[in-house]
Amino acid sequence: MVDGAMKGSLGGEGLLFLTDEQLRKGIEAMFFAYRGFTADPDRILSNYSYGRAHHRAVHFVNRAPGTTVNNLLAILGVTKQSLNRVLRTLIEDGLVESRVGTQDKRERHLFLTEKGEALERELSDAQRERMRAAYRAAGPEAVQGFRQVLEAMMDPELNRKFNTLKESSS
Amino acid sequence: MVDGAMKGSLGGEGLLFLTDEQLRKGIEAMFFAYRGFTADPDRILSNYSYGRAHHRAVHFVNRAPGTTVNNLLAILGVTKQSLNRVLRTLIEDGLVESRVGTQDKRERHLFLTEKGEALERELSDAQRERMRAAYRAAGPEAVQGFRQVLEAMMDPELNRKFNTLKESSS
DNA sequence: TTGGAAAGTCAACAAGGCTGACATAAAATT
DNA sequence: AATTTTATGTCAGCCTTGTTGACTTTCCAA
Repeated sequence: MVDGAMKGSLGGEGLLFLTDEQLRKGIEAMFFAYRGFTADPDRILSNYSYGRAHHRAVHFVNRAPGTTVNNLLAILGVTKQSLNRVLRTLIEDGLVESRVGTQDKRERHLFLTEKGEALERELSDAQRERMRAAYRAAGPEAVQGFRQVLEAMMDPELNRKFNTLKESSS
Repeated sequence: MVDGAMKGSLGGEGLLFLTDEQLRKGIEAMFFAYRGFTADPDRILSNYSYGRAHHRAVHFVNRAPGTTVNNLLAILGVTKQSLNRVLRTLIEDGLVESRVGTQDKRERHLFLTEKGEALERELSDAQRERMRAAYRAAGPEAVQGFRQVLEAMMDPELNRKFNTLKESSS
């Protein structure tokens, strides 16, 4: 490969020419950045002997209060057995409340208790602060590009769920 | 917070003003995108009954051929027991070769065999394709911003290791 | 009223993290 | 030369978080 000089230019058809080297850097940046992204929450969670799975559950329950278990399963992309284990400990510990549905009594609607909200706040404060710092360091134009690439990288199906969530909570 | 209209503008001191809502979207985009990012390799790996841990090892051995176990440990951020388990299977299966160091005979230098390179290619082809598609969808300016935010999001220590790696392989 | 969806539970298992303890060889230091 | 430190590997055991499969209970809807 003798294309070291090509630095992501626009081709005739509007196609991006990217070297394998540039793509590899993007891939590694994603790997390392994800570690940074989860580092603060992981540290906090270990104080409560919870893990990332608890964080995710707490995050999305806070995000969409009253959501059903099935909704949560679809968003998190795990089995109900896996989610149930996490959800059970959160309910036992009084962070999440599970209310039987009024219209459909088979459904359980999930809510954070005050204690749950407190943990959610602690976690999201840390994570937002990290994100804010990264945004600040990279500048406003970079933020746009960051979001655009991430959204293009999602599975189409996930992107759909993501957008549904965006709408339903606005 | 009543700042729904503020869409990431530049303040007086060159500070970015970002709403919690905007930051939350970035956080969720990161979560969903990472799933997309690992989806293709995960699928491929399951055909060989390997996991992400094997992928990471193969990636960085390919990236820096002849690297030592200790180097790899520092980059991957896991315990030697954890890495060793993965490395042992890769060596047994003939994907990785471990050579005793010439200068320091305590060290083991790691290389991919042809078989190892074949798997690495299969994995990185898929991942590069996904990355390329995301870049293409987002456009050339977005690519810059994407990388800038990711690099700012890494732990400083990880960033250092990342850059060291960048230099040593160029 | 009966089929099927939603939810939960139990059991068993695997990957991939972790800690702690210990062994060996070789380099570095005293 | 003796001692300590470093690099690596290995055994044992534990935890979290994912998986599959089987089964039950509840209850909506055709």
